[in-house]
Amino acid sequence: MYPDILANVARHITLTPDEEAYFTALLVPQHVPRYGFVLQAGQRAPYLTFVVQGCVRTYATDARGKEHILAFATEGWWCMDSTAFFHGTPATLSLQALEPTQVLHLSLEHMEALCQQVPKFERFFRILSQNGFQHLQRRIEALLKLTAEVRFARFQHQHPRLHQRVAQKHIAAYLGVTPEFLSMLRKKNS
Amino acid sequence: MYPDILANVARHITLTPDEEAYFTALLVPQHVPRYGFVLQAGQRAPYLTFVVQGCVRTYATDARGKEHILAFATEGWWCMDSTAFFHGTPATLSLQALEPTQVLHLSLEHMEALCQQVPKFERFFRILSQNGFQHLQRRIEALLKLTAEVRFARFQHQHPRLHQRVAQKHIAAYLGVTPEFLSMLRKKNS
DNA sequence: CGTCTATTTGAATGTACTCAAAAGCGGTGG
DNA sequence: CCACCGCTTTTGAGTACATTCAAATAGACG
Repeated sequence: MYPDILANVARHITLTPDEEAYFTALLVPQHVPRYGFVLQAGQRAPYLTFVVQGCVRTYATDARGKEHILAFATEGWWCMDSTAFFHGTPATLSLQALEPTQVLHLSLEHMEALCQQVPKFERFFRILSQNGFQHLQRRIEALLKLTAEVRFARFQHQHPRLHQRVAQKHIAAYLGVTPEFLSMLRKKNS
Repeated sequence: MYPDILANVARHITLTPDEEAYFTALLVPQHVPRYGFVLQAGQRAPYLTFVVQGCVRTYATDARGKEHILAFATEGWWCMDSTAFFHGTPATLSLQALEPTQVLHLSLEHMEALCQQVPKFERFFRILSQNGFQHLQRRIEALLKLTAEVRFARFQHQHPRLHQRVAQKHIAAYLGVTPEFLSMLRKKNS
């Protein structure tokens, strides 16, 4: 559990054993059963969450009750409702496990303490945020300029494993189309 | 020019006069005429750009030549093609001035040197990235779950001034609809 | 094996788009 | 300062893509 997150941190900064111990002591482990919630819209839970094992979807629910997936997070990825995290406001996004999932939570308070105590973490979270920013910028680019058909082809290509793990309706909700329409696209391109 | 960017930095970290001097010495000022380019798709130009005065649109062009705007940046905002910036690859996005615009560029090299020399900047860029991440996450949420009509209403509400400054067709390209359709929405809600 | 949910299929509908043309507006030069 | 030119916005008709709704089929899990 901790080795995974330490390896993730070690990709960008090098910690001493003491710093590693301090860091891991701040983390709150949680096991979430399949279809259980890491966070529900409306809750106030300022956590940044690391996925050790399993898969989490981050989604928004519209006025008519339809769900729209912003991102999937599998092993080694971080997820959050960033507005809820940084401002402590009630979440507008929900985070749900799609498989039995093991996560580690870091609260905003602990994150700030960590950056104070071990300034190297400023760098780590800077890089983490930058990568996240880049990821989201490309996602918006794709949503605006590509057709559903091309977005689906790319998704299959870029996340071949994920495609096996999550239901079609969730992929549709990620691509921004109805499950019926995705089904039709699949039929057409086969 | 420099006071603006220093004020922006001062929102999150406090610099000594020496540090301020070191920082501003790394910046490359550029004046861009109306409809001139800060960056064109295909170019390699790893700059993070601060808008001192004016307005910049960040957009992608699709296979059929249609332009889709990811973001507007006015006074006090930063903009970039994050993938081009962090990896030094050719840009897939273009940044164009919509008014006579004054910008300050910071190269990736200089940004890294800055973080080495003045570690406080790790913190600054962490917060900058976090805010950017949050901004994009909410934008994706809106694109996926709101109708064009609601997105337009929100845009007017959240950016009342921008609405005066940029052409309707650019707002349409930001909302993800055609100018004709936006025109129809405006007529309907008046 | 049975139940419950996900996926596929099809028909009817509607939203947003394309294309074309008119009207409006702003910037520029005479 | 006014008139013209070009670009933007509006308007309308026809169209296409994606949706909704309903039902059948397939698949997963207990």
